[in-house]
Amino acid sequence: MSPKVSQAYKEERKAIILEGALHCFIEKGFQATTIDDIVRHLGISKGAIYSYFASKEEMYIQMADDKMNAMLENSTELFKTMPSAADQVRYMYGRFRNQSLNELRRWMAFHLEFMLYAARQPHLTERWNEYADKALVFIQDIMDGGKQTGEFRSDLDSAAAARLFWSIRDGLALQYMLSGEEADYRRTIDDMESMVFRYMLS
Amino acid sequence: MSPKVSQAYKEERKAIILEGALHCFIEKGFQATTIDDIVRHLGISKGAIYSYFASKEEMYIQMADDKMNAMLENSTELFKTMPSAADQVRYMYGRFRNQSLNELRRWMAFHLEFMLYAARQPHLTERWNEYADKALVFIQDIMDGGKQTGEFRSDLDSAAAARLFWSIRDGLALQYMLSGEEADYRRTIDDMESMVFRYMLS
Amino acid sequence: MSPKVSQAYKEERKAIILEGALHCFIEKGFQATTIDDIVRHLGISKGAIYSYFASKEEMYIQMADDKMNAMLENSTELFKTMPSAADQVRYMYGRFRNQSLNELRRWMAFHLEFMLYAARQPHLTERWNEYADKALVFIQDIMDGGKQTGEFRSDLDSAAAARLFWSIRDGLALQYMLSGEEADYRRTIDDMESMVFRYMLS
Amino acid sequence: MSPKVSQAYKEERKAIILEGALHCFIEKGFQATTIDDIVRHLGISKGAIYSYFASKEEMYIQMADDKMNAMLENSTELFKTMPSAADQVRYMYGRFRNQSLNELRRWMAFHLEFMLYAARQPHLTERWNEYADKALVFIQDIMDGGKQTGEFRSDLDSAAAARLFWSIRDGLALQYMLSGEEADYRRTIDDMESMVFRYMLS
DNA sequence: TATGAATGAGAATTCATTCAT
DNA sequence: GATGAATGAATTCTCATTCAT
Repeated sequence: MSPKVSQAYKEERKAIILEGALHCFIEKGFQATTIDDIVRHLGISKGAIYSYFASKEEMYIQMADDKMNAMLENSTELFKTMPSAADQVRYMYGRFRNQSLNELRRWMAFHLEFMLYAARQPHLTERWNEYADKALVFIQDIMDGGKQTGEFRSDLDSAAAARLFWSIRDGLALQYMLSGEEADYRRTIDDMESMVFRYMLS
Repeated sequence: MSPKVSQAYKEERKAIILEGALHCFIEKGFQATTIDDIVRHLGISKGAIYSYFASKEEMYIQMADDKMNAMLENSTELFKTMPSAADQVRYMYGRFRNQSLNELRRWMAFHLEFMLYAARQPHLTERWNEYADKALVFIQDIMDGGKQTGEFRSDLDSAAAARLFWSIRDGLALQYMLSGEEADYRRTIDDMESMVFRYMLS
Repeated sequence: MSPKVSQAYKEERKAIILEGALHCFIEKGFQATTIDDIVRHLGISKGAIYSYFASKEEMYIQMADDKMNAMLENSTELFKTMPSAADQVRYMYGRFRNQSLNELRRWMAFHLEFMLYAARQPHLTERWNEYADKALVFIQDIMDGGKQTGEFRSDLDSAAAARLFWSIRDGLALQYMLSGEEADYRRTIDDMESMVFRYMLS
Repeated sequence: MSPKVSQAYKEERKAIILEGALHCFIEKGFQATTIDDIVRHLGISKGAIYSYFASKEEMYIQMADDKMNAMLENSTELFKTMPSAADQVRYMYGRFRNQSLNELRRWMAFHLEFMLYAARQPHLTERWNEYADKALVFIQDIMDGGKQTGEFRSDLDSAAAARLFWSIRDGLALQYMLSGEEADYRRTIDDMESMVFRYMLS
């Protein structure tokens, strides 16, 4: 009648599986990763995975949820102690710069693949849009903060600026996805950053 | 006297097949589209397809080649009668603006999916990079022209500017890939355009 | 508690599949036998076969390995209690004689077909040559033993004699492959045997 | 009503096609050779082939017929001017020796493949046996000749000797089919020859 | 709960043969 | 007669998911 194992145990188990699956997805891509790959990587059984997740897709969704929430929570927390909106934007660019091109490529591939996959499946499109909105609002809030403190120009359309922020960031990642040198990449980030600042200030 | 058909017939046939395949790829995605889907859609036999194209991949490559060449040829031709580099850049943004969001989404999804696919297959990565290079050089040439005529600032790094141009364009497409309104999309293009111009002039 | 079956079970399963495959190969030939034929014959699923053997080729290789090893092990064991090299050679001819012509034909056809197939595929050619070498060395060792005991002439080239031994044996099988009577076959074996002995003694 | 082209033209055409097909079969094997290979090699159309031969198999059979007849006719003709049976046998060994190992391998593969193919098809088995009988009788006749002239021992079983002759020859070819050096091959032919002579004389 | 062997519906690609021109 | 584009059944191999133990 009562569960044989604690809820905590189950959560832990799920987390471990998700971690292993993420590793594989990033390594080979979602479609190319087989359940056997995950099983081999984790050293557990196929059945174990299926007793926690209904399908490969389910794992994917869970993973994206977790990742997005973690990102938002971390940054929100941090920004409480960072009063300047400009600093916050600079911090974001610092994050981009600190990521190696290799890391970026792997992550971007995973990210894009999910988006594409979502684009074909109505029930996922909605979910994806939630993520996108959260990310947008997150930056928009910074922009609004900057307008209030007078750091950014008062007529800045913060929604548009947020769109622009992510567009530039995603486009950059896309540009360097398959080719390009680490040094060029970093230089382009700098260019982007200064361009964005000029846009927000002037 | 014989089915030794004309070259024109063959070209036409290839074009028809490519068109049908593109339809399916856009509908379901490159990987999700099976040869049977294409065959069914076109009402021809599997063999017919394979007598014109060695593989599904080959079809994509042909499509991308065609599209890229058409883009370059059209623009090159047109730009002969358009002496101002700034006008040329403006023309490019006009093209982006003229594409409906729907069109953009379909094409972008297909395009990205293949990029992802190519990223996992060395022989395709190279091919993909060739396209990227061509597109980059195309813009870079415009930038160089603008520097010579004095339209753009003389210390502009035209290679970097070309990267930036495409990054912004791709990022924008990515942003609007799954959500966003047509009107917002156009407005963001305008923002991007003015931002890029500011970058090239100041 | 679990389907984590014993190693013995797996070995048994492999053996069953191999047996079924051999049956089909002998019936229809290696190339003409489809995986579906084997599946139908065994009443199992395609996947089951592929979880034990990576390919049709792999099955053949396994079969050939098993057969060769069994042959070598049996004989080696037996020959420990058979000091005379001449007796050992006679024993080998006895084995040939004990095989029914029908058995020989089926086995030979299968065997040859794979050789032909291997001849066109470098990675298999090597494998095939290993078998041939093992068989050659096996007889060569007998010949060397016979020279030491003085049973065979001291100037016998044992490598050449081994080649000759198998050539005659294979040629005989080939001759009777499609036609000929059981009685003739046995008589020719006798002829061959006496001819070979004369060669080794004189 | 009357044929548009002469019978002679047709025969010539068939011969050309057969020659081209043989070239391909020897190069790649019967099963591995596609009609397209033959068409490409000959520079004619698929339809042309099918208007002369009903199937790939038909070509194969015709080819084997021709080859066997040519071999027999040539040798029979030659042997009219070669009174010694021993010389005739020596001549045959000379032929084997004059064939390069490479040539032998290709030819043997073709030969064997047909045999194997024939073994699975009753209507071809019969035909194959006819060839084999012809070859057997051809040697048997030499043996009988040698007995009459006193060159070979009078109690020689010429049918058995003919079997033996071909067995040794085929076995040798088989032995060297996939591996072995040219020099070894020739030496083994010599060994075989002397062994066979000893058998016929002693 | 955990296990992993088994399933079987596909997937891409090949090629002998046909037949309209 | 000649041509070669078109056909489509057949083939090998994959992999998400199930379920008996």
